Amino acid sequence: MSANKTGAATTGDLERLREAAARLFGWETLRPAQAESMAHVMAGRDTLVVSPTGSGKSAIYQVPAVLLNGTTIVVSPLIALQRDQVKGLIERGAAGAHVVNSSRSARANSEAFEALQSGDAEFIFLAPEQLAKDEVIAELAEAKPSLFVVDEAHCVSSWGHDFRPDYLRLGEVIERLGHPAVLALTATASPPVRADIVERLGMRDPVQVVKGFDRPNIRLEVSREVTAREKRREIIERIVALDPPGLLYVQTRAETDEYAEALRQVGEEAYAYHAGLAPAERAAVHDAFLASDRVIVVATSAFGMGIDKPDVHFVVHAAPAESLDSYYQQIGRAGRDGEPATAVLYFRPEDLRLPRFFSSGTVDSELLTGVAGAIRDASGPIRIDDIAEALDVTRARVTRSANLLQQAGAITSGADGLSWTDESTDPAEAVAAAAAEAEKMRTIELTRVEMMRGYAETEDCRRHFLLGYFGEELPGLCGSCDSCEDGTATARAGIDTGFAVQSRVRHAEWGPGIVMREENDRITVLFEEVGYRTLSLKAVAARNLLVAA
DNA sequence: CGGCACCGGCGTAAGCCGGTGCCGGTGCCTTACT
Repeated sequence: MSANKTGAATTGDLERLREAAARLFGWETLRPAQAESMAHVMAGRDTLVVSPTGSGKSAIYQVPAVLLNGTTIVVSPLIALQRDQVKGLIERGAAGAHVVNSSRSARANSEAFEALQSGDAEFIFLAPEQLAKDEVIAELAEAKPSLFVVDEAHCVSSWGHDFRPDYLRLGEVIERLGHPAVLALTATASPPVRADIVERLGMRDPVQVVKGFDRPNIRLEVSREVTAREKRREIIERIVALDPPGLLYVQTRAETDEYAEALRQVGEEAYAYHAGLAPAERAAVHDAFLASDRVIVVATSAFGMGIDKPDVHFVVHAAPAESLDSYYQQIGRAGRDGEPATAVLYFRPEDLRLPRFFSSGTVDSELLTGVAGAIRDASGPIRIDDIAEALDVTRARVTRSANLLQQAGAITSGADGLSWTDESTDPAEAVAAAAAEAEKMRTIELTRVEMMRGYAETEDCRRHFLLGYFGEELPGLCGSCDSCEDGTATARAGIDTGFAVQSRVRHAEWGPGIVMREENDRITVLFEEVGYRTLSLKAVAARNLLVAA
């Protein structure tokens, strides 16, 4: 897939980009996806780029940033990533890269803003939480930024809805900054995640550049397990056989210790990693991972973002992730050097309960009511911070409730704060509508867990399944997954369900959707309102459930 | 929201298997910024 519309970039732009890339950063050649994306950015288009880590995504904003007048704002989810980016820019001789975050002194942060105002800041890196502050917005707005970059943009969708709700407010930040060109970058995003990013960031007429999804050197495999004990034994044996360096992803912090200890028992160099470790310990594991060619890191989902090690031989999962988006992101850390690598998922259906649990965040109706009341009763627009103080709850929790109320249309958001949209709307109705939005989100999240199950249980070509999930058609079978090797994968050419993959359909009950996958006797459709559903073709035919739309 | 947490027997012992438990509940369970 490539641009859905051609940008207004000229050959002149491309020449300037190539020349600047060589002169400023020493990059003599640009990959087609890089050049295409940069050209869209230069032309002022809102652009979403989905491209694997290690494919030079940073360059896509760095080169245009230098050519365009005005500061480039880069939103990055981790302070460590912000640091790395700035370090990289400085090493390549680029001037004017600054970070603003809580790990720096007030003085260091205000110096960054001074540089911004004097025109000496080409880049400013910050987390979305910084952009929740009016004074930060004011500083940035005054500098008239030319480009707004959201790095690791899948975080908008994966974290914005609950964990880090300020991600969902970036769209409004962009408007308050006068809507500079928006560039969203991520390594992995299925079509609904892409749509979520575009919608939440308020991207206008965005062009999507989606390239290089398939990682054919990664062999895909699933091992179905019955008992937890047997699974554990097999994983240890398999990891030894797969030959480190590699990664083992587990579900809980306790398991990182258990598996790391078990691996050390058999003589391997293994480290546990999770977000509960002291920062110094986390850094030590990062360093060991990058430095050693025999290392195994046993980690929760905390490990991986921004860590680029080329020669990882395997990524083993002791249990399924909460979505194929996460799973693909995690296994994508193997084989970046292009050499053969292996991704094995050890699967017990019971292990889906934790992902389900994590995907089914509860709605706090009491808090929703409190937030709705505070906004309704305020004499004018009210700020999130003031609501948090009045209700004595954290800002993040208020932001989460506000996001839901806004999604339900009950409140609107402006530069001065939040306001009640319509005098006549009853707060109780608004709360119910917001809770319904949360419930819909939860339903869709759970169908994403079901797609993870579908991947684990399919006897068809696994790569075909994965790429289909990401909206890519793989012609034929991959030949490098367990299904293909076992001969259970069916020949793709023989399948004709009457509903083409990626075509739009409408279901009698579930509304509009897109066909994601065809099998012999069933199809999987991604419905806008209810998420992923697998339908038996027999039932579809018998009850005329589905029509092409 | 959902399922687990254990224990005795075998027999060289250790770790593993398989079956019982029945109780009463409650806690646990990922991700990061400020």
